[in-house]
Amino acid sequence: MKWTQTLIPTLREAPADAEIVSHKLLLRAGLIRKLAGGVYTFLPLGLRTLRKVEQIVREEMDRAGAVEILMPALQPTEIWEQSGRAETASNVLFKVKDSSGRAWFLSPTAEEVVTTLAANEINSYRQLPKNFYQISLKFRDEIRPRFGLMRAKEFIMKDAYSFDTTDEGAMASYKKMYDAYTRIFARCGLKAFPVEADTGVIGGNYSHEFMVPAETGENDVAFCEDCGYAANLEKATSGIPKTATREMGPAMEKFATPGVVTIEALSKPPYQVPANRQIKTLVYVADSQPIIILIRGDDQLNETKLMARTGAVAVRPATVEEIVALLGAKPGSLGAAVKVPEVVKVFADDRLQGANDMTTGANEDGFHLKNVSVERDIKVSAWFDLRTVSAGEPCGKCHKPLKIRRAIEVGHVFKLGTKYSEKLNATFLDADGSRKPSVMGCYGIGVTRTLQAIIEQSNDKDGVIWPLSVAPYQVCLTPLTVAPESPAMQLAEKFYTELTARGVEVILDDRDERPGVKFKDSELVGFPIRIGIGEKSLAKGEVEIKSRNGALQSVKTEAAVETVLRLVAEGRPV
RNA sequence: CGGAGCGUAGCUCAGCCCGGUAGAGCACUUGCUUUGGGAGCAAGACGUCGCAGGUUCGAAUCCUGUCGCUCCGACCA
Repeated sequence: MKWTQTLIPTLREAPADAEIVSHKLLLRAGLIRKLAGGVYTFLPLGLRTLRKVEQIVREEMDRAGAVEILMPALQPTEIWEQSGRAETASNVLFKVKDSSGRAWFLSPTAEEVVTTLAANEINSYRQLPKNFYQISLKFRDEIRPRFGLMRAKEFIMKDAYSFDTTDEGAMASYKKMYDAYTRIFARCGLKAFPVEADTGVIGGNYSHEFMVPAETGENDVAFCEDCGYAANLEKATSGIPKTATREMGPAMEKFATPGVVTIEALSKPPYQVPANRQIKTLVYVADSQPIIILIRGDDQLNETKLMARTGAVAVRPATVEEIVALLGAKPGSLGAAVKVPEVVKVFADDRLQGANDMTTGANEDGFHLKNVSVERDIKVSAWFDLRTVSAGEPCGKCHKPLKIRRAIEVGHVFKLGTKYSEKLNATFLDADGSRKPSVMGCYGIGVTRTLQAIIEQSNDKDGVIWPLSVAPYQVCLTPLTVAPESPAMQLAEKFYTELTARGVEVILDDRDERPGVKFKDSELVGFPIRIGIGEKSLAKGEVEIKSRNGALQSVKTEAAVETVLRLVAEGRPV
């Protein structure tokens, strides 16, 4: 490809609406352009890298035994009603109507469609296991698209769905995908690692996310460098000890705390109740039902855990009005020891199990209770792990301190079980003649997000540093004069022909620009290998070979093609 | 949906407070010079100042509304 033939609109300055480095570079390197918020056009170079990532995904999925299909982006709403997700996933569904008024959803994922397919086409255990995947445009009505391709209204996703006869089979399918993901991200030159994850609205009971460490990520991951434990903070647990049991008084005691409405205020004089001897009482509304949550004063509630443990589809903090109506006091004086309506469930964090000599609100503005024993004085409906892990807490497995860092989620594997196959009748006849629902798994990779994560992880002050495997072109030929009869251009043409014939992807910068401009652009775009051909080195019978992330070397012109071939074959230029 | 900010040339931004002929740098076109790391000089082209109302003799500037964009939060398969 010749530079002047394609379109590579590089920008010296980043557009003002780009915030993070990968988003700026996507725009500056001329890979994408924004049409609207969260909606982008892929320009020639951006599309080439996208196709390369897709191809790596495709090869590894095929290798893992999955088969490619293509499902519609337009999905009838009925199957979503049937699975129950029309309601639970409502806030992210793109809803459209055709001219006759019929409602459709634009596909954000395809569990319903693929399960319907399986229901119709798979009847026997002899047809299983199967794993169907597709690489396609997905739509999500993001309330706040941001960071370019990271969180967009439409994006390319690879989604795969496995169907097995047994739980063991489903685990094996899961493991195959897990291993395939590890290979895919490695081949993309990405340092991605798996972490235990919450399953969210998609359901299921076992899940890992593949994370790329990055300060600009939208997830927090807790991990232990010693034993390798790693989990999304939404899911992470630690080995932090429960609250110590102490000597205490025989009964609860009410005391006045005028104006004290925070844990911190109660921990100061004259009260001096340490946060870890206080019970934090929160009122939430879970699927329209008010619930009370108890966690220790120095802990933070994890709403994802709350949803997972209670099975609620939507939870939100109750309003002050709702709280006063329920408990008769405002936030700051709440507790679960007295005046709690019978019907209201009280969920307590495990860390409070056995806790006594605690202080909590009296459900009366300006009063607290002390000498509270959770066991003796509070009617707890259920105990759950509800707290958010903090950095430095002991690892639950090996007791070394946990660390927390930000990361970008690029892939997610779920073991679904029979949730969808039961609702959408994807059953098969087993060897013993009984009819059973398929045991499913689903596996996603955000392809466009992965592309941006590669840039986020691999760049410097000059621009993108593409791994060879996903670079839009492997080699950039840079003749410093471009007149057709000039020796530099003639040699460039010769290299172009030879390298292309040997299967190397080459772009020839035939622009009549000053050398500085061409060097800067090739570094901004991030081609792994550049061959500089100018009068000075030609006079010595040499050309310059520069790898994007390494040193410049002068080589004899005769040796140039072989040198480049060797660099490409090594996969990672010097 | 709450909070904050921004919409002026292809890009980055000034001008707005204090109303009076719409600007700079980069990019683009032409010419000359230059030619191994984002060149110099000269000439040129490019704007319904997001949109709609209002106030005013006069609005990029003041007022109201509206749309879009960005950030924080909520949300996130």
